[in-house]
Amino acid sequence: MLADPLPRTFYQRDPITVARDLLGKTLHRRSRQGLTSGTIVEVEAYLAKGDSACHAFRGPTPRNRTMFGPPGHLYVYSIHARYCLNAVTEQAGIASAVLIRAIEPLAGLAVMRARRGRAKPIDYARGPARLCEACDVTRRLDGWDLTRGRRIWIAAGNLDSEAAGTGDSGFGHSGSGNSLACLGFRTGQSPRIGVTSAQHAPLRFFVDGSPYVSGPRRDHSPR
DNA sequence: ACGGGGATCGGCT
DNA sequence: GCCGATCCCCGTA
Repeated sequence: MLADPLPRTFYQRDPITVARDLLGKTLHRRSRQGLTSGTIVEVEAYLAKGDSACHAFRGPTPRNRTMFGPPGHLYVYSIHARYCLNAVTEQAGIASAVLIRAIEPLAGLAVMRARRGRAKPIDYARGPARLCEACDVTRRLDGWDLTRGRRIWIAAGNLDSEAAGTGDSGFGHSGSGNSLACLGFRTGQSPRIGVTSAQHAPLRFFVDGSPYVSGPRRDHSPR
């Protein structure tokens, strides 16, 4: 079924592979106010070794302990009085993760609007902290198991990257429903946003051309 | 349209 | 105390 959570094995891979494969999948958050969902269009990988931008780089602390736990769990941290969410990857003891930076909203737009104030719909979940606000993801969800399909999980989506569409990942899904459905997409790649170390590492991946990707927009039309 | 700067606060030194 | 895997507002044009 479309909204079934991805299995643990999905996350049990290196963070770059998981990051690329997360594009086009759907993030679901069920809260008291209702379900909010969207297609993942932008992610960043944070590596367990040699990555000075990774929160785990200097070893475990109370904040980052979820990263050192099993894969498929949610790592939520706060920064600048906001929240960002990650999926933990690889295996317990290897602290890597994928930051989810943006989704294209699919469901729960009214709930998102209520949470995001006067932001335009294009900006509801365009950026990691905006995404967390739109979906009510806070530090309370840190450590939550993403494979159980409760409160928050990730499922197969409607999009296929050209690589995933060839069937090599095994976690893909075909369907319809959002603005990019059935078109496939190209994966863009760039350095990560906002990091002050390891700046040249091209570990950010995004759905090429999606207006829901953060950063400067190429499209200048009003939203 | 674009860029600069300030708000904001938990986590770590 | 300092700093950040951010965001938003308010200049200017």
